[in-house]
Amino acid sequence: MSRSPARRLRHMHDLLFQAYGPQRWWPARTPFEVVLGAYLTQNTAWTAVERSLANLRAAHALTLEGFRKLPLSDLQNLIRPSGFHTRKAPALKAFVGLLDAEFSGSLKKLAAVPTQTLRRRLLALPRVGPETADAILLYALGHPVPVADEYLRRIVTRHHLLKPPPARGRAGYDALAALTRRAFAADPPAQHAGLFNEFHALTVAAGKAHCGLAPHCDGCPLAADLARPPSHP
DNA sequence: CGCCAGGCCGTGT
DNA sequence: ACACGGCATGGC
Repeated sequence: MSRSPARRLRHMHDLLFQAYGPQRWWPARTPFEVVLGAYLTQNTAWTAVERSLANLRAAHALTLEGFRKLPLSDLQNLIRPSGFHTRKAPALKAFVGLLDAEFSGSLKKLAAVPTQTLRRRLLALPRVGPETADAILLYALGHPVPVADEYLRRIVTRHHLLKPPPARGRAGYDALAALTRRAFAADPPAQHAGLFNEFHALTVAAGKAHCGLAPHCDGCPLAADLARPPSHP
């Protein structure tokens, strides 16, 4: 009996952890800053997001109070470095609009909503797709949900962990998330949030390390034993 | 200069 | 259900 794709993915977490160490994501000081980053980093390099966040910091708009005072046109200009500003600025205003209208402006109250209900509420917001929703759920609101991204999709595809390989789009995303849940299902539930947190951070770290994330990629932490068939003597 | 980045959405098959 | 193009900007 060969190791299951879930078990192999669980082992990849250990390999990446050994290679890159604890990541302690998300790189932000407050939950609201996580939300801002989650929107701004959509199809955008993180270095560009940092410039936008620096602009917002200078404008005292990294807090909810400061952010609310910021006119939409000013917000657009401040986040210009991270691109798509005509879409992202109204989307961020819509998030805070929901927060104010239904949760008295409190992220703690928002976080108290049951996970699946909360996820649907987030997905109903403009420019919030599955990855943004899950990033906010996990890193800003502390809910134990896995976050799938392009790097994980590459890993799973190149190591043939799913058949058929996950495509871009909702179905592919859900397949990746389900596989990740299976990978950590045997771990104590109390540790799931921390493990999902670290695992996603590690896949991004590996991707940024300019590693192909493929079994035959030289120097990749995942190259070692995962290149061979999963069965052992 | 061309390609791509920690997606999402509208439109067309 | 899936493919495809647009969205904006900056780094390499």
